[in-house]
This record gives sequence, structure tokens and C-alpha cells, in this order.
Amino acid sequence: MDNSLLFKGPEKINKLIRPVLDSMTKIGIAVDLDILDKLSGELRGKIEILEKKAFEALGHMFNLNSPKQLAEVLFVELKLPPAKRTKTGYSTDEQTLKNLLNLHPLIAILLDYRELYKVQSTYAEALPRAIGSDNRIHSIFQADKTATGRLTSSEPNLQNIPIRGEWGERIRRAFVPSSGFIFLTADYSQFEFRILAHFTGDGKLLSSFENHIDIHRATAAEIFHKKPAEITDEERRVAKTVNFGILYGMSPHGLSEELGIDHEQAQNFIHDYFTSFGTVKFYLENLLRQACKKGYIETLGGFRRYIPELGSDNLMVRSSGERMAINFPTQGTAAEIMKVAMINLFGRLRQEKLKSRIILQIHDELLLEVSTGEMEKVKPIVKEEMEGVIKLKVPLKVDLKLGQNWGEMKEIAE
DNA sequence: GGGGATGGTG
DNA sequence: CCTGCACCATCCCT
Repeated sequence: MDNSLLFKGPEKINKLIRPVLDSMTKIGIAVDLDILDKLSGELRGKIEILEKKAFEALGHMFNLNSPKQLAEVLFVELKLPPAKRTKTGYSTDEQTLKNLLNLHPLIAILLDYRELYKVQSTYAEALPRAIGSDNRIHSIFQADKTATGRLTSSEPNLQNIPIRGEWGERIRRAFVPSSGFIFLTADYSQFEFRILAHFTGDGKLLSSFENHIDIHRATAAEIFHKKPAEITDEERRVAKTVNFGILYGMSPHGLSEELGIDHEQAQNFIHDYFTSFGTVKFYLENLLRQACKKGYIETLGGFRRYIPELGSDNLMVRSSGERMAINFPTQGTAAEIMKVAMINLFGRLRQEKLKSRIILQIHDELLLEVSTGEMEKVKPIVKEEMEGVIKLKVPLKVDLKLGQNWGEMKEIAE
């Protein structure tokens, strides 16, 4: 076990992953320009209509994309009640706008406009500009740019392509396999929660994974004091937010913002969470104590992050440091496990002289192009290399999906 | 918590 | 006048 590449240190891992990332950049990913052009045209029409409706609802024109002008319109001209403040004025972010929905017809139009404008400007119009003469996009992947060890993707960033809603799927459908290949995605199931279960050794977390119980449902059962089978979709959604909140070191205030509930209720959720998962509470307290004492925190593979903020007199700064310390071991360990998986998988595909290749990495997921005819050989290799990086108290689990484009990936049984 | 891209602003 | 730059707010992903 100790001979896993994971324990050879971050420098070694980052050196070995370089050829993998260079290969991904060089190969790139094919994009169907026709799909993006049609999508962009459709969006252009809808955005124009929304713009007209907005000006009609207000009575005059202004720059819908200017937070400054919008704040003036909403909070001075229309005298709507301002909520959050930013450094420079009043916030007009999505959460704020949603709370004003019933107060003026302009708000609903603005929300629709923002959604479509984002898809149009950042994706439908921008991605075509990144397409090379080979009809492919060659994003740059870097291994040593983040505090936690995650990869970055830039020019363009292919790690933030939309996935939710109608527009997310339509953008992703424009990403297609090379001819003679099919897309295979392999994602680590509940990646960071399995690592948290390993680090904490919490009995409830471990048994949830052992018994294949959905982790968010299990948490919902604990914080709503119900049987797992009786949990509603809404309760599961709340529990999912609480789970991620724990992973990110979120405060009661942060959780209440995220869920749109009052501070006291958020505090209750967190209290009930730590009552049920007592070992997680113990682990986090010990983690912070160690981090303060040593000034740094470590991943499973020994990657360190120094956190001087923990010694600050300023509460905001210190709290921010505590969140970094809480989040770093799980996010950082997940990142290095994925890196080792990529190095080993890359080597294995080469060793077995396969044409199939890694195309993208999105933190807990790999997108591969699998050559026609290689599928039955590649599937077990991908699973083995990803699941086999390290044996934790909870086994790593990888789910596979297949598709003729990135927007319509379908789960497959192995 | 960790990123990158966009448009506005000065 | 224009261009480049830094910063901010916002929003997409995990």
C-alpha cells in the first residue's frame, strides 16, 4: 500500500502528470460548430426580446449588464428594499433579485436575461473563438496552480461548462467524440465524502457507504429525525447542502444564506449534524488544533498547505483560515488521488497499445474517447486504475457513462 | 472551500 | 480619442 505513487510526494506526482496533461491539451476535444451557431442565434433572439421587455417594464433604457446602473434603478428609482451590500454599493446578485420577485415585473425579466446572457457570452459565443483549424478546442491544463492541488483548465476553461437545465445540456451536446471514437465518462462517486469517512472513521458515515445508502439521504434522516425511506426530495436537497457545507467549513450564517432560511434554523441543522456524526466533529476540532499548532495542514499524500491566517487577530481572516484548513485535506486528497489515477491510467493505455485516450478532467470525473472496438477492454482498465489508487476505510467507487456527445451521457452497467 | 471568464468601470 | 490594465461583481463548474 505504501508503495502507491500517492505517497511519493506532490513534486513527483506533478512531474509525472505533466505528459498526461500535455497530451490532453494536444489532442483537444472536437466541437460541433453548427450546434453552437444555432444555439447562439436562438439566444440572440430571446435576449433581444427580454431586453425590450425590461425597458418596457421600467419605462426607459439602461445597461442591463451594469450592476451599478441596475442598483440605481432598483433601489433608488423603484425604491425596492436593498438587502446585501457589496464593497461599492448594493448587491444585485441572483439571491437578492429572487427575494424581490413579487415587488416589480422587471425582476423576473432580469433573472431570465441574466441566465441567457451568461450562456450566450461565456459559452455559445466564446467557445467558437477557441476552436482551432482542426475543429478542436485545446484547453490548457496545469497541475501546480492551486492551493489545494486541483488542476486548472484555461483558454478556455472546460471545467465549468454548464450541466444543469436546458441550456447546459444543449451546450454540452456540442462537444462530440472524434470519428471512430465514443465518449466514456468515469466519475468518482461521492468522492470527497468517502475521503471524509476515511479521515474521520465515523461509524455512521462508514456504514452508509458499506450499505450503499445514499449519503445525503442518510444525513437527511439524521437532521430531520426521520427514517431514510420517508425523506422527501426537498429534505434531501437541504441535507446535501448541509453535507457540502460541512466539507467547506461553512458557518451557520453561510448555510442560512445558501438555503434561504433563518440563522437559528441553520444553526440547528449544524448542531444536529454534529450530534449525529460526533466523530466528524471530533475530527474537525482536532484538525484545527493541529493546524494552529503547526501552522500547516496535510493531505493523505503529504501535500502541505500553510495557513498563516489561523494566527490572525482579525476574526474574519481567522475564520477564513479555519475554512481553508477544514476543506483542504478532503479536497486536496481527492485531487491527488485523481492525479495518480490519471498517471496510472495514461501509462496503462499506452502499455496496452490502446488508441483510447483521456480528453478532460473535471475534478472527480474523467472524460475519455474510447476507440470503437476497445470498449470492453477499456472499461475495466479505467475502473481498476481509478478505484485502485489507494485502499481507504471506504472503497473508492467509479461510475461509468457512455455517449455520442457530452450532453447525453447514459449510465452503463459494468 | 477551490477555480476561470465575462462585462463594467475608472 | 483609443488601448491596456486592475479591480469588482457576477456566475459557471466541482
